[in-house]
Amino acid sequence: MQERYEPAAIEAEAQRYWDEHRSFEVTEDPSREKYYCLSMFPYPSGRLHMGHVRNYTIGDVVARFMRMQGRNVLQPMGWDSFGLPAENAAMANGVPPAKWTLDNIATMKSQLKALGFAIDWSRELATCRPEYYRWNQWLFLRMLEKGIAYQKTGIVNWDPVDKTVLANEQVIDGRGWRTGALVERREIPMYYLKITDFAEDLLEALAHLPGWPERVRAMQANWIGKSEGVRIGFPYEIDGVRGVLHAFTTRADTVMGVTFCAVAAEHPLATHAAAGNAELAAFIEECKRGPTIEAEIATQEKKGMATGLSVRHPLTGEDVPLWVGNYVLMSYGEGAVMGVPAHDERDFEFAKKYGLAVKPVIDVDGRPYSTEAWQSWYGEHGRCVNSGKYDGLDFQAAVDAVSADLERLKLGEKRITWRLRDWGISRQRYWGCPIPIIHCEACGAVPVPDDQLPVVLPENLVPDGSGNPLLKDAAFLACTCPRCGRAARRETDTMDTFVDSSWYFLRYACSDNQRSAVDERVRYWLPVDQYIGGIEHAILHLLYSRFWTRVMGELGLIVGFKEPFTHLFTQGMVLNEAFFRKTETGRIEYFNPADVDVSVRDGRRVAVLRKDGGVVESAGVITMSKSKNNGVDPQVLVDELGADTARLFTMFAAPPEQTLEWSDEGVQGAFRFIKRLWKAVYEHVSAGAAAPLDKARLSEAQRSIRRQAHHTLGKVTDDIGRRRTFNTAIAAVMELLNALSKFPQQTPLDRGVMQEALEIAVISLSPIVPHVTHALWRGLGHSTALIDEPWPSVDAAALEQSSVQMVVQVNGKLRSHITVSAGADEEVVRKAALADAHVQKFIAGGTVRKLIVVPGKLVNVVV
RNA sequence: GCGAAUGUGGCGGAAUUGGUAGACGCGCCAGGCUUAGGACCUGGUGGGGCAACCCGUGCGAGUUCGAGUCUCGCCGUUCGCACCA
Repeated sequence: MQERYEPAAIEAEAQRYWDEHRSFEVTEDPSREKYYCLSMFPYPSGRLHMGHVRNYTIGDVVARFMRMQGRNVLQPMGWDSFGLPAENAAMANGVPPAKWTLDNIATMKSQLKALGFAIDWSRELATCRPEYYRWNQWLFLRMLEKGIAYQKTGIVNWDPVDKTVLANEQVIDGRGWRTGALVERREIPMYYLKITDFAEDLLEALAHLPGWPERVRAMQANWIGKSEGVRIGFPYEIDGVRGVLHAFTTRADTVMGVTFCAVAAEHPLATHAAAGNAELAAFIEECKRGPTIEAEIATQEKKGMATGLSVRHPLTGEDVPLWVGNYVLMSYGEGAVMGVPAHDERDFEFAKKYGLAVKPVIDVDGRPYSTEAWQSWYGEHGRCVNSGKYDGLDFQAAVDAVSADLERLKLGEKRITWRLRDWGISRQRYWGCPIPIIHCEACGAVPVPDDQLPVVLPENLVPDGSGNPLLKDAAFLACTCPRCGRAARRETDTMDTFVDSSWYFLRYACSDNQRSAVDERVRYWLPVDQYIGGIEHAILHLLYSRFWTRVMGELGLIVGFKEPFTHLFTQGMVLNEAFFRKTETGRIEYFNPADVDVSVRDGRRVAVLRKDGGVVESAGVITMSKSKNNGVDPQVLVDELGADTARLFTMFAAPPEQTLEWSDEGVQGAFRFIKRLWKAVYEHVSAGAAAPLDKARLSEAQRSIRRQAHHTLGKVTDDIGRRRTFNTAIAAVMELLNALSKFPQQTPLDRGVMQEALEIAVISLSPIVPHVTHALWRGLGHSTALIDEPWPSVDAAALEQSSVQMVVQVNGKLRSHITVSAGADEEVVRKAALADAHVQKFIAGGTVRKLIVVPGKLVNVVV
């Protein structure tokens, strides 16, 4: 074993060993228990970023740990390689998205390999390859047959200058990002998937996912948004036409407090009213130019306009004025709300602004209601007042009575409404999976027959920002109708990239199968035992994957499971300080932290750009991103200090589900620790082979070290295996190493204890820093490869202690410590505590009223 | 706006089931060593106080023998909001 720790050589050697022995290629083996450990596949954006390093290191630690626990571990990797950034890069560089994407994959794959992840590369897939996306198309056609996929119109952001559909992120302050033109809402035909048919099951099953974080389950439940309420009909007669305006409410008990109704700008009644009302038509146009993003709709100023029409209250028969409101969503409920200003904060605000009546009809514990200003309790449940026959009823009784009356009048009924909407998958983009449809003038939209799949996306086009380039590709467009054989036009919309990522985890089980989407190997590997990815995917990707898995079950393609991911781990974001300067034009320019020196002058932190010596301002510690130029290139770190240091720091600096702050000093600390471990092993083995450990002859000091070593092993096993708190596992090994550095090496028995303790330290850290531990294991005299070693078990005998220290409190405050024998009964502990001189001092002058003993831990004397 | 998290020394964080607040690391201070290294080693380091002790986990209340942990109210930060992935 050499004296110096040289990460480059050590890591190359370990990786060569794993490659030569194909250590991580796995096959189905029914005699062994499988473990499918999956990290969310990356979008090939160019180079790896720290978020990837963190994500894949977490997965790798779990995979290696489970492998040492004896499981048949599958850890695959692939590329989520369709999407908008490739089109943007194509426009910027004049390179086709395909070339840009494949180049990025090559770069990032070599970076992943340099980090030493235990990946089975033989199963690699990329969603932009026809071998993958042909099965998207095939599955889409099956859903079309089943009625799960269907066509209807949907609203998109339309840039009138570029004549193109924009993604939400391409709309900045209501304008197109390239043209600056005011974006319009436009309704176009699209394909949807009926995820709402699965809403009940998707919601109910959340209760049976104990391996998922509570917060993700809560977010999904709220997203699905089941509300039980009443659909209320407000009859009207407008221009001689009779009809009923339906509004959904969860507060039917407040129906007697209705003072207006409001509909969305797209509602048919709004359109009708606008026909003879130019001012209203202009307002509706304004609403339609407004934001499409729910967060912006909810935060914008609430605006409305009276239609001049009114509807009739179903129970009182009174006229209720009808308004158009910019806060009413067409996509939720009926696109209309009944306005009860007295008991709904948004309605209150709206009524105050437009001088509508506020009519309190709920009494909450007799508290006085004032229409002056909104109080948070106005929205609480209570008893009906000022409500005629419903007076005195509580919430549930009132809802029951109102809905029964409405039902009798055929003007309403109890109803369940979901917030979840069907999933629109059509995208007017080039770089995605073509939707396999052919448009025939005679036959309409005709599915592409299975034997014509895949519909291959041409890979040589370069988008220019104005519309989908497929629309100009004659070779792609031209086709014949499968039904009538006449010339027809190919669909140019592609699929949402969330389709690609909704089932890739199934495909890893059989990515080499060119004849079917999935096969029997899925039964062995699925469901995924541990899924790891960013918290930002908590809702959409994870919900779509749960939906897709159910659909594939209904199609009879997979059996035995409905939930794709048994355990879910959501890792936090990686943050770093960002530095900027305002240019003379007021533009903000960001500088990479690697080019900035921070020092302390006169007690104040000063950041200076190295290039020009000028001061830059700090924007604080924020998420690493391209736009803030505060990313750290993992490759630089790997080249300078090695993959193990990169892995150790990202696992040590924060608990994995929380945000991680980058720190160059912290990285040095991680590197220093690996060097200390190396040195400890080097010094130990330099003195020759250690004698076998004779456990019967250990001194108290030796027993104590051995106890700590086994205690550490137990803690690491629990921290990695159950708690997934890798930071505390590492801290425990650091403590062990600190103790070992103070442990004298005088007798052969000392060296035996040391050998065992160092082996525990090396094995414990091996899932986290696999390269250096691979070398150290050899250094400690083993001819085996550490990756093939079983995870050791704790020697219970080593943990035994003859006496324990207990804390003594007086009135809850720490006053003293006592040492008692390990199994001492309560009476002995009481006496020892009361006899303690320090305790005596604090109980003098009072009487002991109570004495609480927590065995093995603490005594509290209450005076 | 709605939903979900989160808040502890100079900094990242620990305290797993209501039981010693600050493990471990960074930084800083003091000393040592020197083959001057990306050094390394030893000791110290929440605040106040000479001390005995006192104070201390975003703010304000509460439950309890005992609260960083539980309950209620407020404030700040972060993530998501359906076409970024």
